[in-house]
Amino acid sequence: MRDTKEQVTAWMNLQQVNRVLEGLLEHRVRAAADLSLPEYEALFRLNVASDHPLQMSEIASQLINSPSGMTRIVDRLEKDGLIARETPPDNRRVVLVKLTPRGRSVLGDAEKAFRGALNESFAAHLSEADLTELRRLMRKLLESNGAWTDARCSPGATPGTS
Amino acid sequence: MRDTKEQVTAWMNLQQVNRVLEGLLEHRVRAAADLSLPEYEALFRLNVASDHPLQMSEIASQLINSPSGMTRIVDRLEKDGLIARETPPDNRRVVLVKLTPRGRSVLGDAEKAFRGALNESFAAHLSEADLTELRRLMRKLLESNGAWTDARCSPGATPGTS
DNA sequence: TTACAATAATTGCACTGACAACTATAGAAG
DNA sequence: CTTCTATAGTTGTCAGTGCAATTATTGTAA
Repeated sequence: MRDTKEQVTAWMNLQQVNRVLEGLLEHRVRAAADLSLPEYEALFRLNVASDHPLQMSEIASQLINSPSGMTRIVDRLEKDGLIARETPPDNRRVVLVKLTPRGRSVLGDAEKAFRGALNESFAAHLSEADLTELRRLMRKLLESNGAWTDARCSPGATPGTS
Repeated sequence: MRDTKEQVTAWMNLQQVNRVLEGLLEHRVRAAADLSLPEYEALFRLNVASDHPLQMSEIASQLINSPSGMTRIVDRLEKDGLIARETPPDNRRVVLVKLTPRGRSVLGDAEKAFRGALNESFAAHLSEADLTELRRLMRKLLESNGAWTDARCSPGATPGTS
């Protein structure tokens, strides 16, 4: 086994970066649109999918989220009128989720805040090369742990993306 | 604002790496020593501190954990007999926490599992240069977001470190 | 057709994590 | 000495997360 100490500090640093950034991003998104980060991400995913609504399980898998967690997030978003559930007649087991107009609008605000915060935390301090390098390393780690899925992050057309 | 898309995918990848590795590590530590990752990390911190016991708040700050969460983790560890609480007479506000012999032994098992899993996930697929680069990037991100603290990860002498 | 397996989502339970309110102790000001 | 403030930890509450068990629906096989 290779020397472990460097790996441990690398892991701790990665974990810490994740937490700190999560905190920053959540704070900004909450302030701008009163959404938690998972809620924002769920809406984001629905928007990326553009027209066609998504099944619960599809959203969950894109967020690496358990189906149970998805249910509860969608509950809350539905209660707030940002998304709508609907079960298709041809397969009454599934639940299709789609953005409401209000959801789309709220997502627009959230997205501006999110991207602004991400830009301040990331790009403002990492060079272009750093960013590329970061993505390469993350991809390598995902691939070697059998978790690589191409991360789609732009829809057909996102209203607030500008 | 710089182009945002690359940043978003970098962020998503980082988040995913964090989750995937957390899952792997937790699973292994749970199997080897029936500890959750936060529980393991708390024990680990106590061990790093060697002799002198730590205050609740000290452990919490090292784990970027809220004091309330710390209380509950320590509750559980105490119930299982892995740590002991003790309040010093000279300042009866604080609670000092220290490993019990049993805690030290369980930590030994957990640490072997943890380091093994980390090695498989990390070093087995990243070159030495990659690892260095990873740490550099993480450190840069932490510094630029005002969260850099040198991550101590070895005690005076760790029993199970071999 | 009836019984059995597979799929999709939900619910219950336990743990973590953060924030606010609360208790107890200690230190400082009057 | 008393009062006020600061510190350390605990408790309550709520959101997120995962696992196991459950419900509803669909598909398959006897």
